[in-house]
Amino acid sequence: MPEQHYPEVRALGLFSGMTDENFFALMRGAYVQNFPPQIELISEGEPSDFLHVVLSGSVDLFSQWNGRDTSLATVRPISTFILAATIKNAPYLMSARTLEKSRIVLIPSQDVRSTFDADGTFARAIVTELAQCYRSVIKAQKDLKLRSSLERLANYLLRQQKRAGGSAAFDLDFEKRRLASVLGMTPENLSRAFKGLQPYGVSVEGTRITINDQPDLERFAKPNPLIDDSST
Amino acid sequence: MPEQHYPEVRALGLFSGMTDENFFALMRGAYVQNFPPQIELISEGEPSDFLHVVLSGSVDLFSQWNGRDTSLATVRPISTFILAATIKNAPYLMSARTLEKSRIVLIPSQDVRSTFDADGTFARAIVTELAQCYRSVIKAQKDLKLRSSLERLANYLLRQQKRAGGSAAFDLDFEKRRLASVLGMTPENLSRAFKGLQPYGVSVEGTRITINDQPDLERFAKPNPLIDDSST
DNA sequence: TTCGACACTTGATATTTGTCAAGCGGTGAA
DNA sequence: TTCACCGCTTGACAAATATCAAGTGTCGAA
Repeated sequence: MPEQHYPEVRALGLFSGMTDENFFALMRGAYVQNFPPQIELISEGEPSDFLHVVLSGSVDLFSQWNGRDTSLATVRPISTFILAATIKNAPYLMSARTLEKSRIVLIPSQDVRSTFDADGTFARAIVTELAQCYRSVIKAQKDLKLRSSLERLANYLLRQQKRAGGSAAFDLDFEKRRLASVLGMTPENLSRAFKGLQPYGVSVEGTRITINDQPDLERFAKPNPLIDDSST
Repeated sequence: MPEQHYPEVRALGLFSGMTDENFFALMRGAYVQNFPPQIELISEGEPSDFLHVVLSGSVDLFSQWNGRDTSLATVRPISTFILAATIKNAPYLMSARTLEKSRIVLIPSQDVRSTFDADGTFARAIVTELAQCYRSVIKAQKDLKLRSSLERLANYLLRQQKRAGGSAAFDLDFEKRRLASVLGMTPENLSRAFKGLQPYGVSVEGTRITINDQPDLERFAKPNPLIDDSST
């Protein structure tokens, strides 16, 4: 892997604490690759040969069963995915595909596991990362089980607004069909859900969303830090 | 904590690899407590003061929002819960209540975190445990997003049957209202779902389930190791 | 033994969500 | 420029799921 990428990978919480020696050893076996959009990087069920780090672009994690499919998460720079499978040396539970042109680091899982055994600092960093991931999924689970689709959309918009800087108008960061899948509904229903939020001051123009009456939307959405805060 | 409980706690994957010294240090600050049924042990949003270990009985992890509530998991001996919150020193995302009379070890979270910083073996054990938990939630997420309630029930029965030893008849291990909540449906719909599985050879008598035609049920349920296997 | 609480069931009905088919509008290639 | 494609929307309809209101049966306490 070209050394020019070392700093950005090294800056990740996962790698920042470990010794230079172990970091370089990990990077020696790694390589960087550019992928065009819509490439399936991994398929669920396959053995987990590499830990992946997204340097640029974005990656969709999804899963299929019995002819249906659903998006479970989107990975944006700079972060890793399929860490749990790598650690457990177990098959991937999700498939991954690039959404756009993406640059991705591939670190052999075996190297990650041996470094993890040898470097306590690295092991602890992995714990922190995994705990974060775990809590994110729990939140998603609560979102799905406790809220209707309209409520999920409303809260998603509030989260996205905050992520985009907090101003009333902002852009969705991926296409609506995928948003629908992430939120656990059909594209048709997402369309209707947007209309259902009009009475609360939400207007939509293509991918541009405007929240005209934030307090009103929040009264409806009832956002909750134990579901909607990404940090805690 | 009385030393009589040391061996069963020590036998947990989480604690089995660490040094005696660190283990005893952890146990010194811990204590064992007996709880009657239906006691709320922790409430979501509270700071995570203790890592919990269930020695006997069972514990329901649930969450509430806007007047609704849902069961997310059941913890059975011998295992821990709210590990992620303990590690991250973050508020609980779920509440916990005893389902029956239960004996539970409480280990101060601060002790867990400092031992985790000091003992690489312990840190690695935590990683393994967390990765396991993470993958379980991902599977639950896929179950919920990819399957109808009837399919979820069918697969649940097949999993439960396997857990109970594989014979055609077995008992549900908790009451139906809670099963409904775990499966993400109402008790009324669970009743109807059981009827809906009759054509596939499922009969119900109280908590006793009989699967008369397993291949037929499996043809309907399409169980998938990437959703239904607890081990991988 | 009787009574009441409670979990479970059942039926009728309402709401939510999905499906199918059609149309609209933008984009990119010929 | 034209046209085919594709994502999005809309409407009509169907299916899944929830809600409400009885009813049934069991179990434990008085």
